[in-house]
Amino acid sequence: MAVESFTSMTVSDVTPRRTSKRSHALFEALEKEIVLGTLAPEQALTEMDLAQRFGCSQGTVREALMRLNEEGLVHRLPNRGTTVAPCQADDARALLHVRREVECSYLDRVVARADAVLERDLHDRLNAMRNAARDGDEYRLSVFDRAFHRRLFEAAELPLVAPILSRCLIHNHRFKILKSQPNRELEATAERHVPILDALAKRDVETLRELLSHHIATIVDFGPDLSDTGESA
Amino acid sequence: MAVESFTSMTVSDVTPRRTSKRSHALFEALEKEIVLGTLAPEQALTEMDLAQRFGCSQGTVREALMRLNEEGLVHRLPNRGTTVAPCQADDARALLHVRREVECSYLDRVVARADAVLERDLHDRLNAMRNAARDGDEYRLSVFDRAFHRRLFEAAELPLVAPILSRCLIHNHRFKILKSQPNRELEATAERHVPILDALAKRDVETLRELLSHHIATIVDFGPDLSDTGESA
DNA sequence: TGGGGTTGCATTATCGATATTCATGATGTT
DNA sequence: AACATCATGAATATCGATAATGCAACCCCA
Repeated sequence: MAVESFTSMTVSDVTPRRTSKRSHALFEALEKEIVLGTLAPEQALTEMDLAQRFGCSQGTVREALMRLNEEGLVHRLPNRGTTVAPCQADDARALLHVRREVECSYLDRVVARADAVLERDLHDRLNAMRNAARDGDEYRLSVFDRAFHRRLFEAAELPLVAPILSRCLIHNHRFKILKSQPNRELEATAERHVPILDALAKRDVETLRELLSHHIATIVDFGPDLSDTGESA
Repeated sequence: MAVESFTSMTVSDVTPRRTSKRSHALFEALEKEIVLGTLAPEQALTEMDLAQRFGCSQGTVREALMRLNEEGLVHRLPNRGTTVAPCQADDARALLHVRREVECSYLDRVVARADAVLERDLHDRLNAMRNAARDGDEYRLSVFDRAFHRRLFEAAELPLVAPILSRCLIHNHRFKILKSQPNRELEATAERHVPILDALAKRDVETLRELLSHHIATIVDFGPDLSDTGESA
């Protein structure tokens, strides 16, 4: 997905397909439906229904559901079925707080390890965001937005922390899409990443930290503010 | 597992068995071997080998491996096998930092929702820790230690954040057990939780926060200190 | 000798069928 | 009427076999 990714980068290119195509496709489809609210919070899902709907076997559905469970998008109870996860403001605010802590605390490591490959990958994702914005596809924009931030943090080389960031990202976006008005400023959302890339190019840790912290704090409007740690919802 | 749990609480009682017995037993067995280092970091695991070793089918092994992957204890590559996760000091330090942030930031919520059931559950876990300590079983002690902290955070009612804490806890303990000398002060480790229970009984948020922060900061000795956010390893 | 296609092997991914589990509601007892 | 017990049905959990995948060694030919 290297050189030509400017025009051809797809969602599947950027969501690592840990498992082969069928269950992975299902995973992506369900992830999208949950984030967009097509599948409402608390809705019950049964493996057999999904198997019929997607034309695959129950075990394949199970694998997709287990990966959604891993991301916290569904909740599985033994022998009792799977339900779409709730989407509470308290949780979303706390996850945003964790996200800011994680993304901003290790930028010295990121900058120390930054190279041309990282910058190229981030540019690719930025362009993918621009394309999605041009097409008016808010969901696809969010996919590449997450990919951008994941790729940036990847440079910190903290593989055991990265999945925590992934979790925060997906739930941030889910909350934003589910609870806000449709975003009418998609292009602006994409361009918001440009200063981050600039600061990275200059290897300026402090500016990068400030930009990212602000970037994250202004993603969702929770009404009051999010400098406190949880209450007041 | 209520009243009589003082004497009879088992590991399975406290690790929620999301899936029925077989894959869950496998999950617990492998988790133990990885945390104890019986299965060394980077070691390759194949589904068929494990299936033979545990006398179950490949699909059952797969489910256990997916849950271990969820915890970050193994790394799965499509069609290429599963390896035991590495155990780097940088990661461990970062996870400890996240853990402190998560556990200490929402204690107002915990205290606001604390009740007799919570206190009883925590006492049960403390006693289970004492029993494990008396038996000289460091691993079992760590299992109930994690259960204690998970149960405490559960009271904050942030279900989407709780899995992040779980992840931090397991890796904290893995690093501690894998990289330190065997703990010769098991009883003391269990008793370290008593002041936390006391502060909770008094509904004293501030003391609780200080105790927990110190408790967490002194779990593992990283040599330098951990008030910084990542570098200097 | 060295490059490029091909085959073989180890492993995971998927399937279809069967076993197990758990909540629920019916049934009978006091 | 309250309660325990037992059938029932819907769902997941497990199994054994087969398909698909990807790597590496091999072979063939210039």
